[in-house]
Amino acid sequence: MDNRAKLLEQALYLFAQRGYDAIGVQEIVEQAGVTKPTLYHYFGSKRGLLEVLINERLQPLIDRLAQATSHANDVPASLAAIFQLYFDFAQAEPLLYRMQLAMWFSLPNNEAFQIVAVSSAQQQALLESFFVRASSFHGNMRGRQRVYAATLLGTINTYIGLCLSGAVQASPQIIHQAVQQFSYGIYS
Amino acid sequence: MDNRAKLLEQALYLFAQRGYDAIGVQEIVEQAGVTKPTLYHYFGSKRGLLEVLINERLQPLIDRLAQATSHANDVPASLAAIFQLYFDFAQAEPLLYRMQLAMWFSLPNNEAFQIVAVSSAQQQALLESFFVRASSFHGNMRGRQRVYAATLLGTINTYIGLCLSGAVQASPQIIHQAVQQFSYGIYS
DNA sequence: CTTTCTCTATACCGATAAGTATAGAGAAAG
DNA sequence: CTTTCTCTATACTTATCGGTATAGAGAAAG
Repeated sequence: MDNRAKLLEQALYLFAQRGYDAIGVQEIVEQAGVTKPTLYHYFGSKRGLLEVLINERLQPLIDRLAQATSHANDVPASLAAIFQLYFDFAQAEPLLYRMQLAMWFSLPNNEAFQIVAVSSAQQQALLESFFVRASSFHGNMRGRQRVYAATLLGTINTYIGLCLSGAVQASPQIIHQAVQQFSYGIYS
Repeated sequence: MDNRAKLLEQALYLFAQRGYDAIGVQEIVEQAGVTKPTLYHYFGSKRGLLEVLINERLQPLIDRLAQATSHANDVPASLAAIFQLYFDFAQAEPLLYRMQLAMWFSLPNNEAFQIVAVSSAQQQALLESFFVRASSFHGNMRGRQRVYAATLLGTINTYIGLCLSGAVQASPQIIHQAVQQFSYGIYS
């Protein structure tokens, strides 16, 4: 593994454990076994390091979400696919998902928030466009895309948080329950 | 307003805006128009300041929650009361609620997390005891207190986040929808 | 008038923050 | 053999971090 990859790996581990603000550049390079100029050579700044981390590693989630939200002829099936996709990703990349979640809940004037806000906005936009499409099949959904997208992500994150904390095991039953719980707020 | 109150007010504003780690003691005392020894006289440390902020201002929420969860003969009514209580509190103290929420989603090794974890654990415990009581009326709930408490808080925070961001107005309809959505996952 | 106690300011502490100037090592290209 | 380019280390910068030693101001108590 080259130094660039080592830096990304250690940064993710440390950010996910103690938070972006609480981690110094010095600590990252020490854990990675390199020195500061190496980090600044590859990433330019601490912020640049986080940007690369987010953009590179979160891209697969965005891509799969774009695919799952591209059609809305069968809304329940698409919803199930979306939940499944998030669960899979969170299980494959627990550190990344925890970190991104923590940053998303940090405050708007926080540097880390602004960086994850980009990819969060992409997810939000994809979900909203899905609900816009869905409303051509379910007229009563019209105009509620934003609220639906937000509560969908909220429900997903509630259940993923439950799984990441070990309170429950991710299982088809849990995913089904999450889908059902979200759906209840929709078809009404 | 005395210096102690000024410090608490400014600390809350700054913490809620940019996060605990990102705010230095210097900035707090400057905004409050005092100097560092004053802060250290009243609170002993930056951590102590946050502890007072959390313990003093979040106590009303805990108290009302303790009352609302004390009996479970009418589960739907209690749930509605709990949602209402959280919405009221978040509307009365939006900065405090945002800050506490951000800290709760920060990571376990973070100092701010450890401080809010105390009151979060109290809320969790009260909700769990409520569901234990409720399971004497609804047998199929037995053993699921932890998951119920977590998803209840998750649902509440999803909707409160929606209101705090201005995406929707807090209204009896929204609260009713939140209660219904959560309830769906329960009586099954 | 003196003592005592609470509160606050000036000026400082060592540690660490992010970031950089300079130089050298090593491989690739001519 | 020399030049060039990529990468990395030593050593440094300035600014800020949380926290404090000391002293003084002002009110209360005797």
